[in-house]
Amino acid sequence: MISMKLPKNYEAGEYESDIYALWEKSRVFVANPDSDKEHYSISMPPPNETGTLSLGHALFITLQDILARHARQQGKDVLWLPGTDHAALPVNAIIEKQLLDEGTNKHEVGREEFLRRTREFVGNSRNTMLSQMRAMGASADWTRLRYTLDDTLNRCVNETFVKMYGDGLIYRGNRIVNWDPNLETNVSDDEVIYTEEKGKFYTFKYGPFEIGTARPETKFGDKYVVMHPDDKRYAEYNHGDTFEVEWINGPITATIIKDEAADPNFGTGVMTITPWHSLVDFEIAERHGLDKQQIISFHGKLLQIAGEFADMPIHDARPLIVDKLAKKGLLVKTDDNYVHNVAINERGKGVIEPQIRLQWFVDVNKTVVLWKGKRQSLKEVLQSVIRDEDIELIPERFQKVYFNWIDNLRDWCISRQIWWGHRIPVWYRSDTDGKEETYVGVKPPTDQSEGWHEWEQDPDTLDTWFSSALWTWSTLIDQRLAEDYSLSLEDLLERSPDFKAYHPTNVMETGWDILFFWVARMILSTTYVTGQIPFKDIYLHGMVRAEDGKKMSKSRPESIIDPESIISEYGTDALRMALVMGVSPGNDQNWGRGKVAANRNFCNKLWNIARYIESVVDEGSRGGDAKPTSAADHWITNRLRISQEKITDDLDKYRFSEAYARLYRFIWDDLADWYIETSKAEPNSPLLIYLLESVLVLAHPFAPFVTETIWQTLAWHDNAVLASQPISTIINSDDDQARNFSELQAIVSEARSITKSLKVNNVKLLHENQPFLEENSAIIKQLARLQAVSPATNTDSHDGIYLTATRYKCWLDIDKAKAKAYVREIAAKKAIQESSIAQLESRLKNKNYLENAPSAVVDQTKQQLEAAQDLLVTLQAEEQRFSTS
RNA sequence: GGGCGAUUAGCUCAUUUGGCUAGAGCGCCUCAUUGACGUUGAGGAGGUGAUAGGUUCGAAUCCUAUAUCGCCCACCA
Repeated sequence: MISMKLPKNYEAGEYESDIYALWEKSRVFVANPDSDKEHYSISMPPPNETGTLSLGHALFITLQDILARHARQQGKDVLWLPGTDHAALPVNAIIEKQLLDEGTNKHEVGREEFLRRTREFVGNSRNTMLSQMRAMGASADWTRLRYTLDDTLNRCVNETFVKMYGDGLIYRGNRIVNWDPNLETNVSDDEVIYTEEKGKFYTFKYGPFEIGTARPETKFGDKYVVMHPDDKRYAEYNHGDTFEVEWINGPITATIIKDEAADPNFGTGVMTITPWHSLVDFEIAERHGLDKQQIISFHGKLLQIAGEFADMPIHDARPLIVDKLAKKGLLVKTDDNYVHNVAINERGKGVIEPQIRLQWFVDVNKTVVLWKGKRQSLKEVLQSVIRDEDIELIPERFQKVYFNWIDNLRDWCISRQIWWGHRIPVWYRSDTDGKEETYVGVKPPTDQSEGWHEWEQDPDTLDTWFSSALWTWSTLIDQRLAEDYSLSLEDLLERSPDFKAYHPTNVMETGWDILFFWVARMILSTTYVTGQIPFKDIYLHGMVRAEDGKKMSKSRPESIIDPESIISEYGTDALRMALVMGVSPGNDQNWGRGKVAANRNFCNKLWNIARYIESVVDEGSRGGDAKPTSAADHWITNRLRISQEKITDDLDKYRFSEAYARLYRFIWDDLADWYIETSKAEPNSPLLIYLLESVLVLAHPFAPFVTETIWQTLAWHDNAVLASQPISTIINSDDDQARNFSELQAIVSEARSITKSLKVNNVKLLHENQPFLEENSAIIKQLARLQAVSPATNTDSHDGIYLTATRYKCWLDIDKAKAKAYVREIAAKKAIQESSIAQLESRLKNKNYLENAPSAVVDQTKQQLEAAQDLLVTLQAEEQRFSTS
């Protein structure tokens, strides 16, 4: 025995950071676009720089890392490009909160100071997150780390904006937007969430009508009363009729509007409209060319039109206004149990107040995009790439969700009134007469004309998703080339080696929750700018939820599981495998610590397999020719081949959980519990070494740290890291020999089962001079923990319990009195066989079955029947033997 | 209101385009050994696949309804 280099238990924490440093030093994660190998690339979804990694991040890092490491093992040149996201809105919210806590605000500190603080904050977050990604074992190419706000990306953003503007895809207009008065910005439709709230619903008298509202504070300027054109109750009123009405602050002139947007079945069927603060009302006003008046300021307070209520926050004003109307005798009734949805900004949680603002939009319906030789709208391109299967979506059912989203897609509002982000590349100036000019360009305008004021850049920034939409290709542009503004965007793409080698990327692996925010928008921008799809496959994983099925949320700190605490307690590999075990595309998983311990144990199992093999193989066997000789050798070699093929196939199809389950069973059941136990009788050293190395490679994508630690500790290959090893070459095995081992397994299992149930030990297995059993007697004896396996002699009893699972005639030498207890089990087995025979027979009697089922299935049934009948005969004989004796 | 998903062992979940006796981890019961591993080994119990119909030679899988839970989209003044 050689000296043990591996300690008894695997203590992950002692090795992980050294192992990661080793990988980085070896540069195995660095991609090489000049390589002759097949290129394989994944863009890492850049996590928001808002703090620390969550279990959700841990999941995507694990899945992508498995894909990346597996691709390397298949001999591909792999680029897994990492990055982080500046996360405009969430970061803004955090900084504004910080300022508020300090008793100041962004206007007081100014844009420069605000941005300085923000940079400091995201810088700290970024460092934390990058080190956490490394701790997860991410085999990303850190030499190509990108950031959504870096200079190259900024140029790409500007180029894209200018190109779209030139094509008329970007326009500026007054539209209703979702205004957040707290953050003083608008947010996109997708960022608005609705929560149900119980409130009051008021009915007021409005001239001859009764109108309902939940928001009396918006009603000051309401001078249009709308009803459905077909509503018979109001047939006497004509579109355009005017009348005088006594209202909140005195009499006003109202106008009748007939519009189909009014629902005759809701309330009285009559409503007044507030076009400035409601999308539906805005659309009605647009259709009929009506006036629009702002009632509520951008800070959420009432304007001068509210008279005595001006400057009041809307919440304070509401009851007072109702009070006033009631005193005027205009309040008809109040419903206290009115349930309605309140719009909230998902980031920052401010209540949304629809407002009309001058904003920048992307037109999704204009047919100017050249795609596959045809002019199409952005919307049509989005639809066609999925419909035509240019991009495969996994799981497929998300196609429906995707198409449904696109069908309802409106123009994308891309401007934000926050400071942290890519500034809109538009400049304005006016001359002394008040004439205005607009400049849209990649770089600021430099000309300074007489009589004009200086150019001023649009104060707004772009929606974060506008920049992250460019992620797959902007990150592949050569950063030095990008500094050269004499090159066009097309030139940059054409001359960037990474773009040529790695785009389109192979797969976008991300959560289903950002399918619309991000994935769809990457498709939109990438097809438009580069003429390529951004990725060939989309794999959507589910959310990691708390064990009770609820979201892990900051409001319930006890629900949050921090990956770091799991790593320090159980090790990274255990965490990774716990995340993969049982995961399926698009489905959320409820996640508890229970799974982690099991996988920590699995790491330890692997560790001890290595420890054992190291202890038995002799020095000389290294580099020896691994060849199967025994039945067990052939069987395990055969199992390895099958496992390796299936795992590769599973991973190619993104069946992570299946691949892992297969690996787990192969290592624990086949290798450890059967093969190694068997090999204790007579170890085949070169084969053991081959098996260990193959298994380390196979397990490496799932458990990179423990496998590499073993590899390095054994140090069988100087200067080589496991992370760069290709998948093992298969050695040939003999199928008949492999089947022989299955026969041995059956004998061992049954012998174990019988001795166990009869609580006997030190039993002999006797046989009628069977050479096969004689050859393998040592193995059978050891595995089944028998006293001996030997041919029966004349003096031996033939009354023991015969094994029924094997074709070899053999029996356990157990005395009659004890053996009798086994009759019940035989009877039970017999009953099972009888019923299955009946079932199989009736199936085979069925003409339809014989005609319709594939012949392979029918043959299988016939074989099953035969086997069951054979077994039944044996069992009957056994039963007979016991009953007559 | 429109759509999507889930419902499988006590718990958490798989089951790869319909076909062997529906599997795994944890938990549970019994036993073993401590010479790779107690973070172990062996044996075992436990499922009418939510319910009711249908299609099919054959259904957890496809279809239709129902129930419960979850999610997405739209949003009504």
